[in-house]
Formats: sequence, structure tokens, C-alpha cells
Amino acid sequence: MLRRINAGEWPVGADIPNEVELVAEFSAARGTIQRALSSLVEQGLIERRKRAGSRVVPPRAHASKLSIPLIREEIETRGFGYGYKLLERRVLPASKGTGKRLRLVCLHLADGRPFQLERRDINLAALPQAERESFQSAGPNEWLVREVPATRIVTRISAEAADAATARLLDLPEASPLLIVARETFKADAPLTEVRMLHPADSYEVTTVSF
Amino acid sequence: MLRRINAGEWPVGADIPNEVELVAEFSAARGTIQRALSSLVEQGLIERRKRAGSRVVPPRAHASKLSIPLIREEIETRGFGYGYKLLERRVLPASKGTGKRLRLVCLHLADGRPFQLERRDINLAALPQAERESFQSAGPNEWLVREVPATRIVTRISAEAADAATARLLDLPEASPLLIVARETFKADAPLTEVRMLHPADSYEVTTVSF
DNA sequence: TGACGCTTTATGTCTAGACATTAATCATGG
DNA sequence: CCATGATTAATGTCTAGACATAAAGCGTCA
Repeated sequence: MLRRINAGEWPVGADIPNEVELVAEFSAARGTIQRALSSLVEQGLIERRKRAGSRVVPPRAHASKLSIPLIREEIETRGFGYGYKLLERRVLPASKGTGKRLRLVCLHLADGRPFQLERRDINLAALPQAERESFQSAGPNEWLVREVPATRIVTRISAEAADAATARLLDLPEASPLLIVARETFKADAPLTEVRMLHPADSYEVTTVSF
Repeated sequence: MLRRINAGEWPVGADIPNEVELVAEFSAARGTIQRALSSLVEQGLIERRKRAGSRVVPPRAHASKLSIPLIREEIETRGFGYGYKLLERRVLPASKGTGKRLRLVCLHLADGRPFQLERRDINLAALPQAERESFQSAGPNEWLVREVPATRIVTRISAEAADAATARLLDLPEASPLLIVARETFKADAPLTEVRMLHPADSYEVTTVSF
């Protein structure tokens, strides 16, 4: 079926044969045909509606898997030595809107050069055990990933010019372009953590491949 | 099962009951249990090996769906008026490494302000019909997604400072930060098109949500 | 001890059939 | 002509059972 769609035998917009016909044509059970069609739906190639049948969908906005790996591995797979420094660790009192939070600022280095500046707030109401961690020798991300599985993750990727303080920390000229990955994670609607990861533009990019 | 994993009833690393036990416990057929487990595998929550059983895996690098929509819709859903200008259209002769290509430079505007500068090369060996298109009034992306489904897509997101020419086209001060989405698409290993989409950093970001 | 092959136990996949659900379509009455 | 309800044709989901396949573990023999 995949081949037919790619080859244009089933052109965009066309109804594809219904399940019973496909069962006959491929001499497979309906369950098998169903699985195949479901897989095509997941790949965004067809659309199925009860009673109306299945249609080849115009290839739309391409959805591909974006995976944001652990920064340590990211650096090590590039063959650099990984370094880590905790720059700030402070408990912010509760204020309107947000509860008590743990603020962390850390620097991740590749071969001694600044690679990522991580500014993170951890919601202590949801994760009180974070207050007992020092985060002196390892970044909070590795701890968090181990500690709690998040149920919802929002990632935003943007660019920005470095302000003076950030430029100094990343050892860059002021106003250098930065690539910023911001992420919020939630567990059942309770915010867990909010992080902004800032990278010198020339040393980082986000890559995704889809088939 | 999802609840149990999230609640830690099935802790990370633990073997989960085998299919026959789950069938008994949930009073469902094995096929149904299988589907549930497969879905957990897809979500990256468990790992299954024949003979060895299924295990809860440590939540790793989060993978989420990244979708890059059509620029026109992107602009219109934000409530801006969409504008389009073709700045350059030129056939590049074949040279070593690459075949004949069609180079396009276009500007997409939101309410008359530059929003995206698109520099695109289309491989004319794979898509000769592109040469007959003028791309005067609509961007090549919409034509391309209609014309050929790609089988492989590589997307890279990066940041960069605007050079003089680019800054002028986007009506920005020189050296302003840009967010750049670069994409290469292939059909069965033949390159189709290669595009760099440049955005003023303060007007664009890439967002992804995963559950 | 170690290589090899057999057994066993788990997952992987399929089949055939049943019933549920949804929504397009048609028929009917005001 | 329109609204409303009945029909029906498609997909959605499940069950029970079968066989395939991979790999862990065991036994045997050189």
C-alpha cells in the first residue's frame, strides 16, 4: 500500500479500496489489513472515516520526531570532553501564581568551552525531594529524568541575541545570536520544571530525521 | 498499565507480568493486551524481548513530534495577512556533485512585514516539471507538497546572525539574530529539494507538544 | 571447559468471526 | 422544502485460537 501511495497509483485525494476489498486482494485477514491501515494513518498518509472510507491525504506539514537528548551524551557523542559547573542554586519563595521553586543555573562545557547555559526552575510543591539534592556534580536534568516521568512536555525553539550577562557566562561577544531550547514539563497538569537552555549559535543545532 | 508505570507500581527496570498473566488479570484477549503493550513501546515506556519478557525502561531523552506547517497557514492562524514575493528565480547549471537545479528566493510577509526568507534549490533531475512553474504568486512549498511525497526528510534548526544582504531583505539591523529552519527532502535517496528558511528571531519559534 | 544442539518460554504475527460505533444516505411527515 | 428518524455501509475494537520466531537455559559430548 505504501508503494502504491508513493508511486501515485493511489493519488492524493482518492478513496482507497475498503477493507473488505483489500482483504480479498491481499488475501489477509481483516485484522491484518487494519493494522496496515492504522500504520499508514500514523504516518499521516491516509485518513479514515467511518462509513466514508479511507482517503489518501495530501502530504501536509511534515511531522517528524524531535528528540532532545541528554546534554552530556550530546557532548560526548561529538567526541568532546564533558564538563559541568553549578553557577547558582537558590530557593525562590512562593509568590502569586507560582509556588516555592528551586532555581538552578548551570553551565555545560564541551572540551572546557561553554556549550549550554541552563536556567531551570523546579516546582518544589510537586518535587519536594529536589531540595535535598545539591546538583554540585551533575546536572538536574539527569536527576529529573530518573526521578519522575513527565506526562506532558512543551518544547519551544527560538533564537535571541545574548544580553550582557549571558554573553559573559557563555564567553561570547555581546549580542551574539543564541539558539534557545525552552521546555516545560508537567505531571498530570502540575508543572514540574521549566528550563531554558541557551547555546552559542555556531556550536549547536537541533536535528530531526523522518522517514 | 500506563497508570501503574506513572504511579511507580511498576518501577523502572522491573519486569512487568507476562502476557498470559496480564490476559488473566485484565480479562482481555491476548491480542488486546498486545496492542496495549505495543502502544507502550511506541511511547518509549517499556521494552520487550522475546523469551525475556517486558521491562519498564528508564525515561530517556524525550522524543516529541515536531511539525513544520505551511508558512501561509502559520501566518494566517496568527491572524496576520499573508503576503508573498518572489525575489529570484534562476536555473543553476549542473556542476560536479549536483545536477541542474532551480534556485528560488522568496519572501513571505505577515501584515506586510518580512516574516520568512526562503532560499530553495530544487533538483531538476528529479523534478523536471518544476521548471515550468513560475512561482510568481505562490510559494514553491505548497506546490512541492502537492506534487511529490517525500520519503525522507532531514530538518535542522539553528540560529545565526544576519549578514548584510539578508538583513536588508528582512528589514532588520545587520547582525540581528535569525532562527533558521533548514530542510532536505529525498525520494528514495534522490534529493528533491533543499531549503533554508530564515526568520527574524523575535517573530518566530518552533513549538512541539508531546503527551 | 567450551561448542553445539535441543527444549522451553516468552513475544510476534496472523486468522476468522463477532459486535460496537459512526455518519452518510434515504424515507417520511409536517 | 426542511427536519427528523430509520437504514446501512463503512471503520473500530474485541475474542479465541493458531503457528512463527527469538533467545535463555540445559544437557551432552569432544
